[in-house]
Amino acid sequence: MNKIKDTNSETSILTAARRIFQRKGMAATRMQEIADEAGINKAMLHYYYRSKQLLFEAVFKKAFSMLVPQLNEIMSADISLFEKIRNFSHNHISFIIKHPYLPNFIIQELNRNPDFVKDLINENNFPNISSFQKQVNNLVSEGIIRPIKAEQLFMNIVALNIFPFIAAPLLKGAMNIDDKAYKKLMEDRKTEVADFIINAIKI
Amino acid sequence: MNKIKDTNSETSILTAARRIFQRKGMAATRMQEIADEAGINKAMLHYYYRSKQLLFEAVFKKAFSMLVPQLNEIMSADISLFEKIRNFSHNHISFIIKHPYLPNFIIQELNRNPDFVKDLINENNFPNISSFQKQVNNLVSEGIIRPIKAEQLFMNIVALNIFPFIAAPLLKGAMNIDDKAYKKLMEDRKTEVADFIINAIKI
DNA sequence: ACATTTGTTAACCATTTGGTTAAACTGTTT
DNA sequence: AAACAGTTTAACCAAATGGTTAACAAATGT
Repeated sequence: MNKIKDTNSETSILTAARRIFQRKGMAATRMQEIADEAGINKAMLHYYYRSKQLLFEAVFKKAFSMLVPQLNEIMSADISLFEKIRNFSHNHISFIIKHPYLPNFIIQELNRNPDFVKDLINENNFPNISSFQKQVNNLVSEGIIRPIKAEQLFMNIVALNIFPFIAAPLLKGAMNIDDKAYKKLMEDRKTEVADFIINAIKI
Repeated sequence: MNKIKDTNSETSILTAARRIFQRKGMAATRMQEIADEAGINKAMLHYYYRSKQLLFEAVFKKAFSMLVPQLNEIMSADISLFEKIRNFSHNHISFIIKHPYLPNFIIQELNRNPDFVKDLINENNFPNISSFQKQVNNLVSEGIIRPIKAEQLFMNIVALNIFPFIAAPLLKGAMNIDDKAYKKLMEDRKTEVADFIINAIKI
């Protein structure tokens, strides 16, 4: 069978499911729509994934594991705080530009079902900010950056990077700009956000 | 009838619908559940609001008109930029603490149906940042704040204020803290956020 | 009092939807 | 070529769901 099955059903289902789930959310997604998107019979979805819930979880966990470890990696890296902030902003925004539905999808479904977080903490590599925390506390006590709680700084970094993608429709409306101009703003943010944060904490 | 009908069906439906819609979103909400929450017969929902879609729109527009004009008022006020930032952060966070489901609800449904924005722009008082824009540009050219595009600053202000509420489950998990500690963090943000922003732009 | 409008309910309906079944097809093994 | 296991499909099913109907109750006007 060497090559013939380049696109097997199982993965094409997962791809189709990802697209629909991420655009519409769990509740608004129809199994038939996923089947159509994958170009196969609806029964196949159940053959491979048993139920809508399990298919959804497969999609969600994959999405989660794409987004979060990145965050972890940079936050725990052995580099200066300012470098971390620059790296993270640049990498993360670049990544999300390629996967614009991801953050909203994750946040949305986590809000809908907060208990999901517990499962993810147990089995998956969940973000861990302890190394980041130490670093911030040290810099504060050394007087290199302004006094700030690591938690607040962490939230600020994540908020500034992710929120403009989640709230895109609202922000586009409020600023009265089109998609192209908005994309340009996002490009600029790859460096703007880091500058903003560093200015805010640098003494 | 003077007082007897203190809680009439029409408004109790709207209240119940708001609670369920905001928690679960349009697609996951069942009309029966709204009826149960309101303590009345399901047919009444249709008697007063014709369809699920129209009931949803009634709820959505009311929610939107609670959140956005506030933003407008402060952004267009005749006060200094730093005051605006302090006022906005304080008022907005206080408000959202009382209505934690609101921002997520609005952003979610706007993502699901971006065309909705056009309707809102036409009929409702949509945020308008032109006054804010002028103010920022003046302060930049006068050398009082660092060079920054008004759009970027606007996004940053909104992001820092709103995001921690939208992403609460994720952030709680990442920082490994409970509800009480999280609430404390949010309280602190009423002033922290403004300080952070002002430090970032002050020369 | 009586008619009329407004509000409310239980029962019902058509459609949608997640899920199942049984048969057919495909490739592999013997 | 027959047996076999894995894959795919069309047809089907029961439950859920948004919405309707027709009868009934409560106000309201005359």
